[in-house]
Formats: sequence, structure tokens, C-alpha cells
Amino acid sequence: MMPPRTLASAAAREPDPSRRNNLSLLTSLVHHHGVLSRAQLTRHTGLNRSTVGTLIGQLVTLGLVYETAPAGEGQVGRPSPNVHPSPSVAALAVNPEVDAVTIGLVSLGGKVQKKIRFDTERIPSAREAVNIASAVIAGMRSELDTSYRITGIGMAVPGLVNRDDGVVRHAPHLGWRNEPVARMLSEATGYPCQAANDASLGAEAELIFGAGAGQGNLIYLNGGASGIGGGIISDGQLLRGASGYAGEIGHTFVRSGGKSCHCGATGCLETEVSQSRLLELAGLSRGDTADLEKALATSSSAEVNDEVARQLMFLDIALRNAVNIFNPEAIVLDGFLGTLYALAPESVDGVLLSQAMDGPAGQVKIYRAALGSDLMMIGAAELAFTPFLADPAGLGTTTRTAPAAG
Amino acid sequence: MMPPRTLASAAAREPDPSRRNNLSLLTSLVHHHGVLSRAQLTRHTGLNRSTVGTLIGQLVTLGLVYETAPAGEGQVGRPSPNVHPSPSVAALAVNPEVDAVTIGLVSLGGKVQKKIRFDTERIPSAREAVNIASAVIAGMRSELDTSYRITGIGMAVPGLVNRDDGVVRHAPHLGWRNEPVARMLSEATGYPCQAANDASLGAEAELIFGAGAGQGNLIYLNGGASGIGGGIISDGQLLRGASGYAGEIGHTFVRSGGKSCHCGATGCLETEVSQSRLLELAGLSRGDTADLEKALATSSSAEVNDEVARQLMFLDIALRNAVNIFNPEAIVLDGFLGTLYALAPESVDGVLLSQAMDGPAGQVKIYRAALGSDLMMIGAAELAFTPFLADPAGLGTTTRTAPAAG
DNA sequence: GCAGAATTGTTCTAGACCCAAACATATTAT
DNA sequence: ATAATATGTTTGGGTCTAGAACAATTCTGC
Repeated sequence: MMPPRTLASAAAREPDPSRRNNLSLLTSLVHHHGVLSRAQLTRHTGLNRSTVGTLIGQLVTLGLVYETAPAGEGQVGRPSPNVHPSPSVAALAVNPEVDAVTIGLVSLGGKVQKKIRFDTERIPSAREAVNIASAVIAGMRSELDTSYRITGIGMAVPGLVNRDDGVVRHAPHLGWRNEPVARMLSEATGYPCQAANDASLGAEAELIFGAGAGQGNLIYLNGGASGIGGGIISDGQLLRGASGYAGEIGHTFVRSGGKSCHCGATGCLETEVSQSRLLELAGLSRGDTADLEKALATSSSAEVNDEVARQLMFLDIALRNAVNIFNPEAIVLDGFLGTLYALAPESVDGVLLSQAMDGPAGQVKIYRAALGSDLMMIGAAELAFTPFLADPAGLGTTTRTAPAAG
Repeated sequence: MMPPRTLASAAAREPDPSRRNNLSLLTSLVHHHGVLSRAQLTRHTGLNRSTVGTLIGQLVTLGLVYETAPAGEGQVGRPSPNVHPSPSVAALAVNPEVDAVTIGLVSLGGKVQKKIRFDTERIPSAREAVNIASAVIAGMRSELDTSYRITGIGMAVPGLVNRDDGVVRHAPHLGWRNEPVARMLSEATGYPCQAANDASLGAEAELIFGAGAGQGNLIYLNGGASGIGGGIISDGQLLRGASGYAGEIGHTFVRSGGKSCHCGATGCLETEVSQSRLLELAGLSRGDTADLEKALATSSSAEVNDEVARQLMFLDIALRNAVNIFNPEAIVLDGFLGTLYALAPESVDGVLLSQAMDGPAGQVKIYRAALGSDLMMIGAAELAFTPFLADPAGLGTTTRTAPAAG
């Protein structure tokens, strides 16, 4: 009879929860900070330095981090080596939009190694978006297999996404309904895949690497061609809600008797504050946020100014609500909402201070987004990094399954 | 030379984080469920049954739980003894209101052992409220010292409370501003004291013991004589925000050009939906929620019905916003908001389903609050139980300091 | 330059803790 | 009554972390 556990299989034994937890802590710190000395890691974790030594040794052996010679300057005492995230550990990111599908490769530490934008003639269907993504990934396959260890694929979708099963419940601007995109892409590529709302992932990216770095409570609002999306971080955690739908600040009520919205209600922020109306008034029949920013900075039309003031007023109402409800440290405005804010920052700050409640309003700061076009890639990749970071030593176990034929 | 750690002092050594975490897990489970068999605890925690045996043994020795003979019915196999929270472990609860200060004694498991309502002639000042509370507690002192182990005092205040330092930033209906009530009561009684917003604590109480039991995401809204308070639970955690001010759903914007509110804005839920206006229209010059419920159930006045419909409309808007932003599983309505809801539940449910977004609206359920008048006591006590539950074995270390003279 | 202080890596040991296995116990099913 | 099932109890082993002692490396003061 075979003994229940041979020596060979013992190598794959999973570690104690305590060890897993500590490895997770260290890996996450390195991922979020980019570089940290071993001494800094010791202080951040509160672990003994002998323990940190052992753990880092294991992470180096696993190829998840590497150490470099200490800079050796300024400090008294023996210099501490720097610990870096391994660039060969990476996640794939996919972001379907109305006019393109962008695929990215993001390595540990949040560095975007590759970004490929595939412009589409028309709005892509879910099947088309999956096909485009899997084709691009197939093209990178040999490089991925030789030079990277891929933790999985994260997909950032502009719409309501059930985070548990990766089904897009409704993406109005893409015209998708009940599309199981995570499963589709997973079957097409063989990589584990997860999907979430794009603005939620943007919030996470800005929290970890961007304007809100270090804050525990922030609200991220993104205004784009297809409306306003939002993500909320509370106590360092993204608000998910029962099914991962949380964060739809774009559908905050801001006006009695306002226009009716595709969501079924009236007077939503998204219908009253829109980029397309601003573009129109600025005389830009077609254009994106960058064009708008230029046009508004130079425009002196009263009509444009009135519309800007009107939209700012509604934005103020939504922000006031959000501040009262969440008491955040920071609000990060991205896309054309950042543009709007930049036109009258003192006014927005002032209205917020006077209209929101005493306590919460006093400490909130408004920022423009910092990560630019890499944001969605970083956020989507984070979706694939999260399970890896929870159990870094278990990476080898989630092997890629064979992709479906066809 | 003395050795660095004598045998005598070794007895007070603190356990490993792992042990502390497991003890915390078990104690919390017993506290929240009231009674659980050891077998159930084994399943819930995922720990080995030998480990659970050791841990329960330690908790019994510490006097935090006790075991009773198994019921012995139905199940195959050896019966598993029941584990109960010790009623001698308790927290004090204090709830100042405009017309009274209520002091309670709540034992582990959320059982209210005592509740003393001290009616005041006029609105109590912070100092008066503290004096009343400390006097009542002084009266119970001998009983507390002999029969209970007190984890601390929790204070539920109707207003903005900074949870970190226990300072009431602003309680408009009490007329308090920047009152360090937690420190005041702690100095007066010698017990550690924490303070928080009353509705936030109500939300936690309803989550753990009441209508939302078992849910991870719920919104609690309470309507009383002094306005509308709210608390939000996300992923099993109360939303605190940067300073513990989060949850002010009462100041959601629901009406353009609405009345101005004491908070500085206009069109707040709290100004448009108010108990006092309903009482007035119902012909009750003075009265509370119970009176209102009776009056509305029998009233056939068109004026009253119109006002009810109007208030329900605004409540709908606030609920729609909240559902879009939080994607909760449950909304719990307390006070006169529960009364309002009971007048037309299908209508509210229907409006919510059509006005809120597809995904989040589909799964939310609205409940009336379940805990009644014990709610505030249980919620406030939870504030004092939380640090205890995080480290149950450390209870003995937080000894009461000598109360200030006077 | 050189001695001393300061800080951190490294090695070794011991203690805490959890799990698994074997055994014991109590109840239901046949 | 006997078997099956579920659970408490005891014991031994392996993992993991902290702590102490020592080594390494840099800065400071003279």
C-alpha cells in the first residue's frame, strides 16, 4: 500500500495559514510600493527580522521578488538590501470600449509592460471583444510562456458586472446584456479570468498607485464619452456590494424633473453632466477628453460658460451627497470631470465645504486622476493579482488549462 | 542579574497572534449566534476539532463561555455540547436623547440585562448626560464589581461623532458641539469608553442580531423626532469613513429648490421627510412614533394621504440612490420610516425596482427593524465589545482605572 | 585613519501552536 | 444487540516565529 503522502508529493504541501498570510503581506507590500528595503519590510509587518529574512528567501526562491545591493547612503548601520517585485510575474488586462478593445500586460509592481489598442469599426459585441482579446493574447503566447508567469486575466467593463461570476449584467453603451465574458475569455485563452466594473478598478488603481495612494477612504469618479462611472474605497477596501455592482455614483439623483436616464430614473448625474453636450457647445462634433480640455481652456463663449457652471452645480450636489455618506479623505476626478474641476477648483471646494456636513467636509481633498491612460490596465490587472497576492506561494498550482479548440 | 523574564511574569505572557485570532473568531461566533455546539464551531471556523476543544477549554477557564449538556436529539453520532456566551461578561450602553438619557447593561450574546431610562426636564447638555450616566453606573457599581466583568462603555449619540477620539463633532438636536464625551465619561467612571453615531450602531445591531442577520450588505435608516440617521454595512463591516462620520443618508439630496437644512444645504431627505409634519397633519400636537403609527392607520384625511405620498416619493429617491451606490442585500427601515413603508410596501418596492439600476435593484429586500427599543443598547454595547472580541484572552489586562474624584 | 555606536543580516535554538491519527464515547439505524 | 456515524479526547509530530548571540557594514567623532 502507498503511504498517504509520499515524499515527492510532500513538496507540493501547502503551508500553514500563518506562513501564507505573512508571505501575502510581504508580497503585497512589495507590489504596492515598488521597492522596499528589508528593514522597511520588517517595520511595516511588525515581524522579526529573522522571520522576514526567511520569508524573503522563500519569495526569492519562488521567483516572485529579487534583491539588489543596498544604495548605501545616509543611514547609520548596516545597509539593508532592496526588495523588488519580479517583472516576470504579470497579469493580462482587457478593456473593451465603444471604439476599441485594449489589451495590456502588467507586471507585479503595477508596471505596464505592453499595451495594445485594437480599434474597432463599430461597437464590439461581447463575442467580438473576447475574440480580439484572445487573438492578441495568442500572439503574445510564446513570449508569455517563456518570459512571464501569468497570474490571470482581468477585464474592466463599462457597465454593471457581477464580480462573483464575471457576467456583465448590463453595459448600456456597449449594448451588452447578461454576457458571461469572464468565462468566455477564460475558455478561449485557458487563463483564469475575472471581470469587474471599469470605474471600480480605476478606483483601486488610483488608490494603490495613483492620486489616492496611502488613503484608506476615497471616491473615484470618471467621466467619459459613455457616461460617468464611480468606485468607492472604504477602509482600504473597494466597496463591492452584494454582487459587485456597488459604486454607481453616476446615477445619483441631482435634479427634480430632470431628463430620463437609460437606467429608468430621472435626474441622474450622468444625464445632467455629460461630455457630449460640452463638446457640442464647444463646436467639436467629434472629440475626446483631451480635445475638450483644450477647447474649454480657450473658449470665452457665454453659452459654454453657462453650461460649465450648470454641470458643476450638479457635480457639486453629487459630491456633497457622496461626502456626507462616505466621509472620504479624497475624491479623485478623472476624464472630463477632472477637466470640469480644473476650470473652477476653488468654487467646487468652497461649495463642498459649505454644503456638506461639518465633520466630513472639513477633511476631504479633491484631486485630478494621476495615472492617465494606463489606469484601466493597472486596475484590471489588479483583479488578476488579488488572488495571487492572497497566496503567493500557491502560484504554481493554478496552471493554465488547455484553451478550447477553434 | 535578573533573567529577562521570570516565571511569575511569564504567566501574563500574551499568546501568539494565531491563537489570539482563533480565540477571537470563536468568541465572536458565540457572541453573535447566542448558542452553538462545538461541532458547529468546528465547521464554522474550519479548525480541527482537537484545536477547537483546546480553545473552548481556554475560553471556559477564562470564564467567557460555558458549556451545557447536549440536547441529544435527532442527530446521529455523539452529541456535541452547547457553548453559550457567559452572561457575566457585559458592556455598559449609554444613549443620550433630547428628552432622556438611557443607560443599559448588555451581556455577551446581545442580551439586555438592564435598561434604565432617565427622563430629563430639558435637553441635556453633554456634561449633564455624562453626570446622569455616571451616577446611574455608580449606583450599579457594587453589582457590576461582584457579578460582572465589564468590557467598557459604548455611547450612541444622535449626531456626528469622531469614532477615533470619541468627540461629538456636532449633535444638532442636542445642541452639542465638539464635546469629548467619551473621555468625559471614561474619567467619570473609570471604564474605557467609546462613542459613535447612533444610527451606525443601530445598523450594526440590526446586522448582528436583528432584521439583517446574516447579510453582509445592508443599509439601516432610522427616522425619529430628531431627523433621519443612517448606517451602512458593507461586506460585513460598518462603513466608518475617514473619521467615523460616514452614513449620513439623511442628508441625501432629494429635491431641487427644497427647504434649507441645518446642515447648510437644501433639499435634504431629512427636511422633506419628517415625523413632526406627519404628526401635525394627523392632529397630534405631541407624540412619538407609536402614536403616529396608530393615527396614520386610521386616518382617511386626503391631506394626510397626500403628505404620506409626498414623503414616500422622497424616500424612494434616497433609497434609489443608496441602492445604486451600495448594491445592498437588505434595507432596514426603523422608526417612522418603517411606519411610512408599512403604509405602502408594494409601491415602494415597485418604484425601487423600476427606478434603481437593473442589477442592484433586483436583489434588494426592504425590512422593518426588528430590535425595537433595545436596539440602541445593543448597538452601543457592541462598541465596547468589539475591542474585547478582537482579543478575548486579554480582557483581564484592561483594568478599570480609578475614577476621577468629584 | 581609527575606535565606537548604530543598524541590520544570519544562524541557531526553543517554545507555541495547530493538525492528524488513534482511541473513546454517545447516539441513531438495522 | 450490533453496526454506523459523529464527535470529544489524547498524544505526537511538524511548522513557524521570536529571541539571542554573532557577524557585517556604515556613520560619527576625534
